[in-house]
Amino acid sequence: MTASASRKTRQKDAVWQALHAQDDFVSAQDLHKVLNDSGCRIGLATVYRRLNALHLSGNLDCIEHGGLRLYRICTAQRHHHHHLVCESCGRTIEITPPDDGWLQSVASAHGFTVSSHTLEVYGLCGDCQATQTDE
Amino acid sequence: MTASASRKTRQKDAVWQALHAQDDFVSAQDLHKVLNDSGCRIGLATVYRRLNALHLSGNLDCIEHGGLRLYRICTAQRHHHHHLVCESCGRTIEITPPDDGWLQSVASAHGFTVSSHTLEVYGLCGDCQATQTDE
DNA sequence: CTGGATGCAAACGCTTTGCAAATAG
DNA sequence: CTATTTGCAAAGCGTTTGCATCCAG
Repeated sequence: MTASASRKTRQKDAVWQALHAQDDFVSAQDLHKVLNDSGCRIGLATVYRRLNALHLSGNLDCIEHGGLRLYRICTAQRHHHHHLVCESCGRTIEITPPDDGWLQSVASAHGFTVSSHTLEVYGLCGDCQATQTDE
Repeated sequence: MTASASRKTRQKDAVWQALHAQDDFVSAQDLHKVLNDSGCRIGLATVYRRLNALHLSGNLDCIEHGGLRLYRICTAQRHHHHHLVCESCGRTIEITPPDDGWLQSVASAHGFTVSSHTLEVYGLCGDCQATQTDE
């Protein structure tokens, strides 16, 4: 077993690059469009495969919203960060809870081990609060 | 405009009843199965329509996980509760964060208003930790 | 009666998968 | 050369929708 090599391909690189160019969560389809727009020929399925792989290997954060999956490079390998999502414009801001401790306590109180957790806060950002006047 | 009446039907009642009988989040399909099992003939589409309506009218909480939508009667108009979800057996336990305050602070620090938030904690429950021995 | 509600099945949108062709090592 | 990766298109999944029928008021 010669350690089934993970081959380095133009597409893998492209996906990784494109992810870095994003500063918000993107869907697979978004990323696929971005890639093709920038002249990189790549199949949608490949984008999905890459995104899944990267998520599994812990390099991508993933949130689900509105029935679709959004990915983002996991900048914080060491610290969970969560998000403040504007329900109107979709803007996302990373937030850090001051206290992860209670979570562990509560979990173990129920005999649970914690492998991951997600916290998504929905609301309106400043701009959209202003725009809320027109319904 | 004679206030387009919302008719009271056997199915509407059934869905509402069934929701009350659940003590965990359920998917539309789950609920549909439960209903048909209990002898109530109802279409899947109707369950979906009812669930959406109830969610819109603010009577149902909704979380998304694994690409599907789970609903639960919104018992806590007054207090958010979150969940401890076992990744193996799917068991769900309600947990209550000791401190919702920081959330509001962080949000307003970014100019956000908070309309809702979800916190889901994934891990393994005691039973499943024991069963983890077989891979 | 009348129009909202239902049931069915087809349509949908996002994601995954089968398989043959392409290509990295 | 060989096996991983890709691309395409078809399949899969949960959900929504069109339309004829049904039934509450």
